[in-house]
Amino acid sequence: MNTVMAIQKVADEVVIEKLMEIFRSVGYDGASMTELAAATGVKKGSLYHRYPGGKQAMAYAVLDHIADLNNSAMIKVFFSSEPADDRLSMALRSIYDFYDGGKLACVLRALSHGADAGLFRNQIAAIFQNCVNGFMHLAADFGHDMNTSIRLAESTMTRIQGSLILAQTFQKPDLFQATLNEVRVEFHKRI
Amino acid sequence: MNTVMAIQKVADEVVIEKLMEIFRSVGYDGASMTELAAATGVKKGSLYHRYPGGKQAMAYAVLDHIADLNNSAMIKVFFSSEPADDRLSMALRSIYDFYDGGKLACVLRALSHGADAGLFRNQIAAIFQNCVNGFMHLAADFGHDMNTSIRLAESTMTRIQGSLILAQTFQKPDLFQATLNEVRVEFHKRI
DNA sequence: GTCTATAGCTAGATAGAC
DNA sequence: GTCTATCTAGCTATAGAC
Repeated sequence: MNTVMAIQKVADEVVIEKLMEIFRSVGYDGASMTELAAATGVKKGSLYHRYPGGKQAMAYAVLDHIADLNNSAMIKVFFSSEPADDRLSMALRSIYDFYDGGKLACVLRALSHGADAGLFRNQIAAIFQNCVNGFMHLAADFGHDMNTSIRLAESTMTRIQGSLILAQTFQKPDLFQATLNEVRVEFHKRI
Repeated sequence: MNTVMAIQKVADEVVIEKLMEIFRSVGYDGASMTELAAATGVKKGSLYHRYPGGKQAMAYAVLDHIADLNNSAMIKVFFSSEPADDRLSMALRSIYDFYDGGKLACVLRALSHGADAGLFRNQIAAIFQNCVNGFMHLAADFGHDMNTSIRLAESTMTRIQGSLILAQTFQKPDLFQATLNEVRVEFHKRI
């Protein structure tokens, strides 16, 4: 081909990150194409070229991106040969960082409300499930029995999500950090 | 006065309940005036007569309504002379009912996202704080020391909110019920 | 692949008759 | 206090030049 394509000015990954940022802070319905275009630095028309499915496709892409990030993190928790305690620390650390210490809302939660929320539920559930599975295996590595591991994993996800809500409504990120510490303690409790 | 006012066709309380229902299921930005009018059975023009402040005013009214409900429930937890254990059961029971056993999302959470979310944060925080205070006093009545009571109260709210999220994304209301049970156990743990 | 311009529609909100 | 009719602004999405 000797056709010269116009250069992509903003990398796909950068666009995704910006889209995620907006969806996270104002939700799906709250995010307008105008705002998304402004935030990404990509004009509306170009955004539609990248995501022919429009806003929905952008949300899907963001969720795919998060699923990838999540998988990478979870693979470390699963298959690393490091001690279970170190892997727990890594997992909690990456969660801590992902939410900027409790200052950021959860994109998954932001996308789980709204008129078209049903469209994203399966993707969101899959990511949550992936996390639950990771924590479950980790709990087993800590020596907990299966039922305890399941309950502990679900409880961990429950507390993370819940504490993010409280941390943001009270504007006290500490509540998030405190919850992560409590989770840590729970894992170490003897059976 | 001999002026005859036109009759109010739908009671204010009924309207509030319907508004709450819509905000809860689709969020603030996701709720259109057309939808709100249809759900309440009150035409747009009439809705604006009742709430001159428009959609924002409706959200405020819903939050005020919830604050009232919450206060009534909390007063029972505070000032009733019944045993602490019975009051805990009452509190958990009313929470269970309010969320229809985990099948309903939390309106407060639904209103805490979106472009104008900041407008509602103080009202939402006040309601959450009211709950935390109630559970804190209750924990004290259970014999827990102050620090434990605070942590337990915050942890309770954290778990309730978090488990609602998981219950809805996984469409497993049981997770909510299970969490309420766990909370109950925590309160009974000896110091 | 970039962009501008605009179509087509629905949003929230208002005016005014009854 | 009810309603219908309507306004304007903003929305998502598209068309087509470069």
